Formats: sequence, structure tokens, C-alpha cells
Amino acid sequence: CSRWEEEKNEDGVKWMQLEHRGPYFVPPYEPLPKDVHFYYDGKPLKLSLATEEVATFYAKMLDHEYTTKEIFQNNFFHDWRKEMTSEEQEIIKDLDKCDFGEIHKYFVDKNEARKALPKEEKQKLKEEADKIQEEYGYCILDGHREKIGNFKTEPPGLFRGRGEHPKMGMLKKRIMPEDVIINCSKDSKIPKPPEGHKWKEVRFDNTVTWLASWTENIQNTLKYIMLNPSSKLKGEKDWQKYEVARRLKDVVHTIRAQYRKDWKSKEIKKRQRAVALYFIDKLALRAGNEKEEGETADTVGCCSLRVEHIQLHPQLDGQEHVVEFDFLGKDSIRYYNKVSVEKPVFKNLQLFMKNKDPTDDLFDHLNTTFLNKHLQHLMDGLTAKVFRTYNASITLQEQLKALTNPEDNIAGKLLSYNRANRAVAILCNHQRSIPKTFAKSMQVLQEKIDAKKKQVEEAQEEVKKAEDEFKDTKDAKAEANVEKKKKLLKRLEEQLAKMNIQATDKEENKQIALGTSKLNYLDPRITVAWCKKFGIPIERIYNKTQREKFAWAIDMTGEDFEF
DNA sequence: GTCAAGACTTGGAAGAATATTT
DNA sequence: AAATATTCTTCCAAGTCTTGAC
Repeated sequence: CSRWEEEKNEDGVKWMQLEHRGPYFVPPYEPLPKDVHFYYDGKPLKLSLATEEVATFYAKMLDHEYTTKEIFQNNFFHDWRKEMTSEEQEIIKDLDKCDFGEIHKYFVDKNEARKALPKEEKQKLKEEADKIQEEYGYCILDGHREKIGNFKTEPPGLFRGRGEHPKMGMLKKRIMPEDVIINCSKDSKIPKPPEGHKWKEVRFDNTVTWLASWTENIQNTLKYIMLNPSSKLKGEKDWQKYEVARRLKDVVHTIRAQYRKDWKSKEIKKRQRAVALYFIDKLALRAGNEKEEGETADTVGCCSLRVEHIQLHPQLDGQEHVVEFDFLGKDSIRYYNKVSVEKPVFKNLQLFMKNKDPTDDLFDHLNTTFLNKHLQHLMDGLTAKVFRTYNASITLQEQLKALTNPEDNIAGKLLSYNRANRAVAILCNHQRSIPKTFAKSMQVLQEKIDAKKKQVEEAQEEVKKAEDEFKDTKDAKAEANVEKKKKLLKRLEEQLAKMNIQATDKEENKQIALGTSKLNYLDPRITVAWCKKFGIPIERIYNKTQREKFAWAIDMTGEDFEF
């Protein structure tokens, strides 16, 4: 427990000692074998090394949908040409005349070969990977050996954005030591750059938590090497996050009363803020920062909603004042929802939309800075995202309370947990694409259930038969047989029940992604307390990685914890 | 105050490892 | 033992919010 209770540093100091080996650099490009050809306009063409490398990036992605998109193709071709020699540029002028088929096949085969490797070979590869992990995967932070989250530089390749990203297909350059800034403590063993290279910079900044950083060339933003979630530093931060959310619980009623009042404010700015905050609170929308146009996919959050993203229905399906939301949120995940809102909200929305074009901002007098300033004023540390954390965690707690039946067996209780988890994921709009094999595996499961049902019926008859025989004979052997058959029946019934639960869970879960809420929104102490209260082993809910991440919560939480 | 850069959290997909079935 | 399904891990993009420069 003590590990989580050491006093914390003031004034933004994150550590006193930080020592590490620097990032692990991905191996250099390996040229294609002589017999693997690239063809242009039907004729084999030997490419220069740099050109060939970029060609392999595209070739590897050939059976991915990305490569069918025009933007992807254009961006790729544009960047590829920049890598070409002038002779190659003279020849290769049309992507449609490029044939990467052989290169593609080479990598597919190589992959297969790797999978088919004998056990010992695989073992050897694993040991090599472990050695690298051992060497580069850890650092020393204030005397503790801590796991690093991402200790490898990102390999070069083609940028894959999400959704309709204008930069998809662009060339992501190889990261060299000369691009990398190292951060560590002055008196530590400073990491050595790879032979013949030097770092961009070595700095000693203990007000930040990253160990190394570089600027990536697509969006020109920084990438960092940071600690694993199991580290003390990250764990404490996580804990802190949930403590802020718990403080919101005490003032949320006041805040709700306040924004209701503000719906009628004389200032349009305040009204917009109050309506936006209502959405953020009720629907768990993200804040919605402004984004640079044309640099990323067109996605929005609350403050950046446009008129075209909502439709107002005074009446719909027997409900009043319905707002129909339809927009792309983070990662271009669609948010679609029809919500009956309070009348003043509806009236305000009508007002905000008046005389505007579909592409105009709905909240044209509002941005996240203004909103967060206001929230900060209402509670120390309060920002828009805290509402998501708060509402997610409180929902889990309430749902667990409502759904858990102490009489249920473990499988039943786990189903309840999953359902509570699911309620949160739905609130936060955490979706996944339906797994490719979903329909098939569902069918297989259904067939198993049917077979099991039959078995149960048969076992029932067996029991009856045995009982009849016992009635007739009254002998001990027949009595034992009755017991035996009953036992079998019971076991089969339990198996059937478990399968039914599994099927229900699977069906309800097909389009919902539970991971994100579990990892980022649900105070783990709620889960730990629930497990303790109902005698569920924590491993049934959290796998090893998750237990490491939530070690702080597992350490400190009793069964009576309340969020 | 404004704007861009910086730091850190959150996000689903893909790939790897493991479990289960055939 | 191979094939298939499921779970776990890695990857890296895309958000939020803070900080720093002017």
C-alpha cells in the first residue's frame, strides 16, 4: 500500500531521478531478394533502395481497403515520387501502371513462413524480443524500476488516418537518433546513441514525464516515449483523475441548477454555454476543440457541433422536444441519438439555429476555453472531460447495484457486470465494428445450445426412467442410479444456462467496445469493491495487464468503497 | 488576450498469443 | 496436430487541456 502513499512533489516536479537506455530503433530496411520484381507498364524495373523501400510500404497494404481510396493513392504517389531518383521520376509517372503484385506476394509468403516456423525457432525469436524488452523496456524512476509503455521508435510506413483523413497515404519517415530528444536526469547514465549517430538533444527536464520525443512529419506534432500504465507515476495520476471526478459528485447538483438557470440568461454566450454543458453532462459528449481545417478528418465534439449535425423535432415517436444528433466524433465514430430534451433547451436550439447555414457552428459564441474557464470557476480542477469520467463511473456503480443478484452464480454475476459495463460504453458511444466472424460464431453457439437442450431433455427422461425403476424395485442399486442421473441432469442444465448467458452477452455486445470505458472511465475501486462484496475473483474482471494498471486500486479498496 | 506548441489521455484496429475445437 | 475462435497486447492516431511565446 505504501507505494501509493508517498508524498507528492509540489510545483510540477515529476521525478528526481530518471535513467533509461533511450528508444530502441527499428532495424534498417532490408532490400528485396533479386528474384522479387517491381513492374512498370508490364516490364520489370529495378528500383533504387529508397524508392524500393517506399514501394514495399504500399505493396504490403495492397489488400487493405485504404489502397483503393483516391486520396490515399494520390498522397502515396506524390510522396513516393519525392523519394525517387530523377531517372525513376522520368519513368514512373502513373500509379496505375505500377505492379506491386510480386512484392506483395513476397511479404505474404514471408509472413506465412514465419508463422510456420518450428517451435524452437519461434522460441529463439521470442527470446531475442525479450532481451530487447529487458534492455530497453525499463527505466529507473526515483529508485523504482518501471516498465516503459512504448520504447520503440515508430517504423516508417504510410500514414493511415481514421475516417476521411486528407493525409492518408502520406509517407511517414524513418526516425533517426538525430530526430530524437532524450530526457533524463543529469547525474544518470546518459543513453548512448546508436554507433555513428548522435541525439538531437539531451535535456534534463523533471517537470515532464516523457523519456524521449521526436517530431513526426505528417502532422508535425510531437511523439513521446512514456511510462507504462502500471508505473507509479501513471497510477497516481489515474487515481487523481478519479478523485477529481468524485469531487464533482458533491457539486454536480449545484452545477445542474446553475446551467438550468443560465438557459434563460440575457447573454447568448451564457445560454450557449449552458446548453452545451447540458449535452456534455446528459449525453457524455466530448468537449469539442476547434481543429485546423483540411489537416484532419472532419469530426466534431460538443462545442464544435454544426447546425447540420442536429435536427429538431417538436414531436417524434410520442415524445416532445426531440433532438436528433448525427455527427462523426473522435476517430470518425458516428454518434447517432434521438433525445427528448427539456423545453428551454429546445427553444434555445431553435434560436441558435435561426438564420444559419447548415455548415455554421451551432454554438457560435462558445469554445472549449471559455467553457472550461467557467467550469474551473465552479470547481477546482473541473473541465469538460471530468463529466465523462464522473457519469461513466457513477453509472457503473448504479447499474451494478441495480443488476447484481446475490443469488446468482458467478457466471450470472459476471453477466450483470458486463451489462453495467455495457451501459457505460453505450453512454460514451464506444463502438466497434462487428467482428467479421460474428454471425458465424453466433450460429455455432446457437447450434451448441440446441444440442445441449436435447441432452437436457434426454437426461430428464433418464431420471424419470430411473425413478420408475426405483419405485418398482426399491433396491439400493436403483436408488443410487436415480441420484446419478439427477446429478447428470443438473450438470447439463448448468452447462445450458451458462451457454445461454454467453449467447446473450455476445449478442448484446456485438457492436459495443467495452475496453475503453474499462480502462479509462470506470473508477477501478468500484469494481474491486464489487468483486470483494460478491466474492468474485478479480481475475475474472481484470486480466494481468489491467491488474497491473489498477494495482493502486486493488491495494487500497475495501468492499464498502463508494464512488 | 491569442495562438501555437507541448504534454498527456483516450481510442479502435491489427497483430500476437492462447484456448478451444476438430 | 492442425484449424479456428477468443483474448490479450501493441500500435499509433486523435482527442483534451495546459503552457509558453508574443
